[in-house]
Amino acid sequence: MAQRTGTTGSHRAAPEHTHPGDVPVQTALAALADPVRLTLVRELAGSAEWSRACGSFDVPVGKAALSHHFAVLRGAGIVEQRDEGPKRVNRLRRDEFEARFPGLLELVLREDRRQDRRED
Amino acid sequence: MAQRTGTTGSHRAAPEHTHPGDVPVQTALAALADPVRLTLVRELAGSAEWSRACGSFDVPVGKAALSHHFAVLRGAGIVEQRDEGPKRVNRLRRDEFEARFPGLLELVLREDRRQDRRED
DNA sequence: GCGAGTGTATGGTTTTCATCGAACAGTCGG
DNA sequence: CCGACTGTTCGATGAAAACCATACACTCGC
Repeated sequence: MAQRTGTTGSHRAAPEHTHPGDVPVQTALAALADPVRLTLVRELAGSAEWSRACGSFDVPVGKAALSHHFAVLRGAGIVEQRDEGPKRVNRLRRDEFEARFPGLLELVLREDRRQDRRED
Repeated sequence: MAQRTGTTGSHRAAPEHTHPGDVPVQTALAALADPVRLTLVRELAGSAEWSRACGSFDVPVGKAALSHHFAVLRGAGIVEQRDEGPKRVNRLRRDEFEARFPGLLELVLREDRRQDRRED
């Protein structure tokens, strides 16, 4: 056996993924209806695939909570994770998620630019 | 003063509405990420405008909770309400909401037909 | 193999939210 | 004006979810 899963040989359990096609709308909406996860998704969208490790995001929570949030995003079919050495790198499942929930991802991302204007 | 607000003269405080344009994505997503509210929206989508009073929906909750759910939907700019005699009738803000969150409403409604197949 | 770096799992606290029951406010028909 | 009907408000309860601190598991460079 030369290599198993990851880029380098990893003896760690690969993270369980849920395909977007198996995700109920409600789960997807709930996953995105959280400020921390929304930030993760947006930052992730602005980075190259597999370029961001879990700990590299700027969110105001401890690593335990952070790990939990990534588990939720994984369970909602929004992100894919892969072990790369000691770190776990991420990727937005843009196309697959888009196929399942057309426009949804684009919607929360567009909101990023729009931000919180609206002073009226 | 001849008449004030409603169809018939109503001396009741008109419900406070939030325009979809003033709604953060997060609020919209959270509002739709609930089974009861999702049912309300879907049933509402299948009915003529202003044809459904709050109490006419088939959801397994008491009227206190139901009233709360409608308040949430109102606050998310998803429904509009108007007093008509003793009852409060509803309307989906299809176009306005669509303008603010393109595709979102259609997404949760399409899911209605799709339902829970996916046995595979 | 040690130790630093990274992420997960566990246990317990706090917050948030859906829900109910009961009391209240309006509307309408007698 | 009374009583049926409809919906809101209030206070309390229970469940779910976010969070932290700690302890653990794995990778890698030395």
